[in-house]
Amino acid sequence: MNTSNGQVRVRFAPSPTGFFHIGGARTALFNWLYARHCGGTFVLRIEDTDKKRDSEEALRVLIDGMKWLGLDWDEGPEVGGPHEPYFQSKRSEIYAEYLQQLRDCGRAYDRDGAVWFRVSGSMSQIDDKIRGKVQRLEEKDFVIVRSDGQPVFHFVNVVDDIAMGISHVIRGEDHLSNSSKHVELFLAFGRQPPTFAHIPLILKTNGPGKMSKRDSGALIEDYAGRNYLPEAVRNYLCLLGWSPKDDREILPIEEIIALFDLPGINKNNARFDEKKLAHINGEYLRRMAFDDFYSRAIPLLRNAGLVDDSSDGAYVRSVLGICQEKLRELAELEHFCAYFFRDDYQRDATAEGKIISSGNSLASVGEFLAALWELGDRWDVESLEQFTQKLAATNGRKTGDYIHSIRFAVSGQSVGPGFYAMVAVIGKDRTVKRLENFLRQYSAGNP
RNA sequence: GUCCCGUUCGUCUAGUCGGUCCAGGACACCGGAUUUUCAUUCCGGCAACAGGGGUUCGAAUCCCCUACGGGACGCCA
Repeated sequence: MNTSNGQVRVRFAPSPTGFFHIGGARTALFNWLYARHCGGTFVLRIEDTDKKRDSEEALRVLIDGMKWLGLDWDEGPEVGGPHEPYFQSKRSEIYAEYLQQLRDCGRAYDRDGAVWFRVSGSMSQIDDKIRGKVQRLEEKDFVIVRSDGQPVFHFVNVVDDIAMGISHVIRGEDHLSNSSKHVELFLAFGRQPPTFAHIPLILKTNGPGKMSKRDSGALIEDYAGRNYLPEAVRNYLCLLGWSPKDDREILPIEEIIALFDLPGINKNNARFDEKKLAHINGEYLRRMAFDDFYSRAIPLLRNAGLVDDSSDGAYVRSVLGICQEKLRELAELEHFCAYFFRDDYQRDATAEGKIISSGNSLASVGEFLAALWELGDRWDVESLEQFTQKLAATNGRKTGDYIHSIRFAVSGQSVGPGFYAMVAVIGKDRTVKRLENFLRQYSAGNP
């Protein structure tokens, strides 16, 4: 069934539409994984036969998305290859040649200004690596060249797969019904069809139908824009329709490549779950080496105007050091740590309500502040912890009484990095100033 | 409507030859723990073999039917 030399050659053949859909990305990913697993060749071919909607920018989105996900191609745009060009819009002569072949053997004819393909009338057998044997009868002749001279998808797709020596066609299940057309074409050209593998579709999180570009989370470029980690998105995509068959979910791409195979792919469609993606992103964030986290975080902090060239590098590093383990998305970082860098940070209204209604926040902040002299010059996690526990014991309070009030007084939040680490990093002067501010602002008569 | 594909917790899935599955893991949700909070960490809980017929000593696993879901039926790709 494969090509003569037994080499695995797969392709991703997107149409540049202006966005990189998550379903297409998953198809590209599975092709890439299979090629890498087999030591085969991954071809990127641009199916830009629909002149109305193709453009440079649209191609850019696609290529950037592929690169962002780390899906490198062996042949195609930018890298070239032995079957150039890799744009269907530039392959007209090849299509003309193949069309002539069909005319010569009486399988192509003209009607209404278009060129039609004459079906055989016999049942097509599709031997699918994921679905097994599928039979389908293609009943009606179909157009292969439009009356404006533009060749149609089914035709160019098959011609290019032949011309480029594609051995395995891995694509979405929405193409399964088209496969009978394609098989007819391969046979009409006197070729064995390639091995097919139709992968399940990605459905909307809720409601009927497959993911569409309007659904939240549907576009790869959005994840890049939101600073998701590409490794995390890629890992999640691998899990939609495939699994390593043990209880692992997060695994390095090398391992996925080693384990990936066509028969291991599920048959049924999968619903997209943005929460699980976010969870996996958080896992990746936490497992990252600190230096990697740091270099990803810095541009965001600069953009937000929280740090600049005059910032204290050691301070920035300690802030990021205590924030890394708490984040799910890098996009949260600005809000998560703004109060480390500026004094006019926002106060969370819900947190404020809780603190004020607890009734003891003024007293506990006051006690804390009044006893701080005991610490002397010591301002580290351990000292702060011992100090707070001792203070709680002395005053018959729970340490939580101090922690909640002081966290809010110092950060305006009810959540954040570990409490003692946070206070330690913020520093004594700043902490004292903020606690005094808090007392002034919230003391009786001025709530 | 016709044809094709599918159906395990709310969701993603494990479940190679039918028995060790009164069905395992993860997300989400709920509840605890760390005399220290939280979006981290750790423990625990909830929750599924679509339904009906077969085959078999025995079926989530095989067969049939029904239901439901998805897809394709374009001079879109």
